[in-house]
Amino acid sequence: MRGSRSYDRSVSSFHPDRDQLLVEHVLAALGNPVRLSIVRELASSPGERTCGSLPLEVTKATATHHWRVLREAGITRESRAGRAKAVSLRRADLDQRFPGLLDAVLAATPPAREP
Amino acid sequence: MRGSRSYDRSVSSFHPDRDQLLVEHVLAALGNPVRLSIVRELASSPGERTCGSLPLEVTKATATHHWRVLREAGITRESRAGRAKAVSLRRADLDQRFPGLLDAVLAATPPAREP
DNA sequence: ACGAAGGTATGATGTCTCTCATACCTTCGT
DNA sequence: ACGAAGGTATGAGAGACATCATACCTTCGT
Repeated sequence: MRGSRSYDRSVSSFHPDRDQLLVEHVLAALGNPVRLSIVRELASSPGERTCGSLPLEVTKATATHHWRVLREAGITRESRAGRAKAVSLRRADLDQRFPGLLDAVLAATPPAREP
Repeated sequence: MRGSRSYDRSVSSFHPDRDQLLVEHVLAALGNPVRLSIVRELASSPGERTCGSLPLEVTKATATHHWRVLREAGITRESRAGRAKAVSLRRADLDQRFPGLLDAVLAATPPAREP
């Protein structure tokens, strides 16, 4: 009857295993301003976020592309929540696999303005 | 006579100031296997290295391209040493600007092989 | 002054990335 | 069953990137 499992009916989208993450892929995925801003946003509030709640300056289709890159690099996890998609940072996996990396990236400040 | 200054006659190649480094550029530059291997190699031995002493599986022209990307992202510093080029990691600059980032990247291990 | 060593510049080529518009699919509410 | 909301798929275009071959430039040694 299809109401027995109310949630997360396996989106059939690929998520790499924690132990298979490649630092090159993670770095390349983070090395893009749009994706970095998504990651910062996810990090700023705990738990899941629906994709629609993330401020984005690109179209829906482009956003889908960036979410995919983050997911396939192992940086985010996606699941379905009703008709929305929920995204969350794979913080524990990243911290275990690449200790300090995410924290260092999140701590990075913009360049100093010269007076 | 041209022998008065024996060294480093300013290669006229651009090096960004420490305070102007952008984490996006650094991450993107590190997010490439060839460049990451260069950085690992530089980190493994202190001080400068001549470019020729770095093991590379690409042609000279391609190597020049990668050195440039690393330099322009602020990851390496280049100077001339005779007819060779010396490259070094800007470790102090990176550590000050993005504390922990380089260490985390260098500490990253390859993915586990599943048995 | 010559030649070799070590890099750089240029241009070509193929691939990947980012972006969008459009059309579609799913799920929820009614 | 319908329509709206929220994403995805596909295809196209512009630009960036990685790679190479070739030709060139500098510096050192002789």
